[in-house]
Amino acid sequence: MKVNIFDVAKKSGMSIVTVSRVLNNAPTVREINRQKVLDAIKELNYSPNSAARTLVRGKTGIIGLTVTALGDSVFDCIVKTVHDRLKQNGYFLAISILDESNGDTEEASNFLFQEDRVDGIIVLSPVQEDRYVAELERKGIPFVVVDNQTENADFPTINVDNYKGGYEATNHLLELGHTHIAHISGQVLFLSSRERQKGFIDALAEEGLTPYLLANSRFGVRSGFQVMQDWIRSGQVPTAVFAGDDAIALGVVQALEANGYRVPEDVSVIGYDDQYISEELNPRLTTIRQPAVQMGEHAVFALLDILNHVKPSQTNLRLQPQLIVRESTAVCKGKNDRNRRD
Amino acid sequence: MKVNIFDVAKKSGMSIVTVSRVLNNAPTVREINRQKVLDAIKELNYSPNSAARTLVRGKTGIIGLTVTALGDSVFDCIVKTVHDRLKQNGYFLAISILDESNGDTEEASNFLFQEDRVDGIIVLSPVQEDRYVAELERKGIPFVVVDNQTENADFPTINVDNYKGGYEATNHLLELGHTHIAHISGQVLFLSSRERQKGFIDALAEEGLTPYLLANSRFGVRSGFQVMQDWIRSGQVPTAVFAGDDAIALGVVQALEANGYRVPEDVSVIGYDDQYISEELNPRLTTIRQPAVQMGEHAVFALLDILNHVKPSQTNLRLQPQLIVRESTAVCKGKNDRNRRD
DNA sequence: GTGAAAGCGCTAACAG
DNA sequence: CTGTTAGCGCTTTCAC
Repeated sequence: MKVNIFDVAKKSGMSIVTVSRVLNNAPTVREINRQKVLDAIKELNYSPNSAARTLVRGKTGIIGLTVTALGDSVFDCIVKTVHDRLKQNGYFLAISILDESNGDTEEASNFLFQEDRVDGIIVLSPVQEDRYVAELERKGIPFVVVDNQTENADFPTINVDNYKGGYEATNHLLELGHTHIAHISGQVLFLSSRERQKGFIDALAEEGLTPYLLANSRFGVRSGFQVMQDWIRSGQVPTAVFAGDDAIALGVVQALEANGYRVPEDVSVIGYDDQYISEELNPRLTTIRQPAVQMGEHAVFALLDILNHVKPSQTNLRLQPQLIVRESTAVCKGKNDRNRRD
Repeated sequence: MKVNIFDVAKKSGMSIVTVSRVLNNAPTVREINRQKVLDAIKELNYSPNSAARTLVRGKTGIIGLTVTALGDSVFDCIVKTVHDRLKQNGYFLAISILDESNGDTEEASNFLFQEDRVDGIIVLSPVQEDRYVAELERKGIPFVVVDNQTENADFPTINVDNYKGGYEATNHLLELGHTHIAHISGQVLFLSSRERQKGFIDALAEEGLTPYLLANSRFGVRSGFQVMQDWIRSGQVPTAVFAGDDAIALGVVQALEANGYRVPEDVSVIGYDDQYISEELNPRLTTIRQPAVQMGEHAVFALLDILNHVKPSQTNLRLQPQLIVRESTAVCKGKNDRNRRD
């Protein structure tokens, strides 16, 4: 691609300024000349150099989105939403993987951070949040963090009320008459895990109950399986389990079934996230759905607002999760004497 | 970020040229001066403007990767591999979602395509392949297509031998003594679906068998469930099923179990792709694994070779899939009389 | 070793 | 309506 605006100007007989005007849809170009330019552009197969444009305009038209994990339904949906909304607003989306591994080296390996390649960045659920926020602030790059780890963050964030999610999940179980309710949390390193757990405990407390069992584990099918397996072996089987995410829930279901328990007849299980697969599982998983579309939309709007200076660059949004009742939870039939460990 | 190379020059007492040299690690800078510049850079919190660099250097240092679907283990792994390999070679990765929806409008909405924002592009499993290839070629952007749809493509491609995969899957079933083998394919629109099916039929033919049942369906749990359900209702139950992908396989397993059949005791099921979840399912799914890491690596190497002109820009690589035997397939116990439909 | 000068391709004033 | 004149911030000859 060596053909530049000058070539087009020559070919069309116009000046480069006129070509530039046509390129930018300026209304002040005579239709005949406009056509001449357009023809030349097509003939020459010309397309403007974006680096030059960016340089002179001072903005890239690109919004960056950093991601840590792929293959997750929630993130997946957020990414797609962000992509669409950005497009509607004339921005392009560049996704980049945040490499959490090289915590030692101080230079962020991410190209979005490294230079001024974007007009703004949406940081999706980073683990080393502080580090990125600090870097972004130092470089003066406008950003929004989605699913952040810091309570009372002093930078713009979009979050889900995980406390509420944990509370609602537990409440659902409570309403079904369960009293022997266990919880398996994801890594407590994550604020979201701690909040869900807190919601769980508080919901129980409001009914004068305490957790039947409580395990601080990690996200994943294996973890759920392992914990449930251990509980069963130790003779402690709750009538209901609130799993920190759908993967844990799946593991719990499998451990239960492997030991002759039926879900939800014998034990109810509720997950968290509403992954695609959760609806396809057998039994279809009751779960707490994250408002992924909303998260994506608000992230985009918040960032664009910052870029356009229409709002204070300090928004901390907290969205509400939603209980999705499917087949893995049912009315409690078993031991209903409160908190007795039998 | 208004501080530029000029500010650094002034602050450090050097010329902008020297600053530039330091920036580019030129060896011809006196150590003392180098330090002065470095200090000024740090104090001013300066970082070079990438647009300006790109403009003058004629290259961006960015490789684009277009993706159509997220949330797929195979793609996920490819993306991660590409990211890492690129990084090792001094390139940054920008991922972008290919919007297949706007087939009517002729302008590709993808920012990677639209302007010269990347040095090269890796196109991952596009549906409207021809369209993108044409555009890329017209714009003169170096590219590689991974998992392409065209047979005998005249552009660089990295593929998996889907015929072989279908053949191996079927062969595995054959070796277990199955003769009543069914296949549920994904959309025949995809070359991969057709090739897997062809491998299936040929493997059968070599044993003098024909498909017990054959359904051209679509990828997804529901499809698999539906097809299997229909077969069961019509009284035609194969002893083994080769599913077009793991999702279909999961649906098949569910339909089977819902109707009192056990997997693999009564019916063997083999999937395709080896999604993360497949290993966590119950029964753990026997499947054909795509060599995702290899695909990613070869894609990067092929593209870098093109960029460095070390190889002809025409490579059509065909990688081999791998049979992963787990729990969902077993020796055939049932009807072993060849092809009799009972 | 270092700096002055000349662009990279484009857009934004300003004239005409 | 159109063209001339300046840069945007950086790298790259080419002198010194």
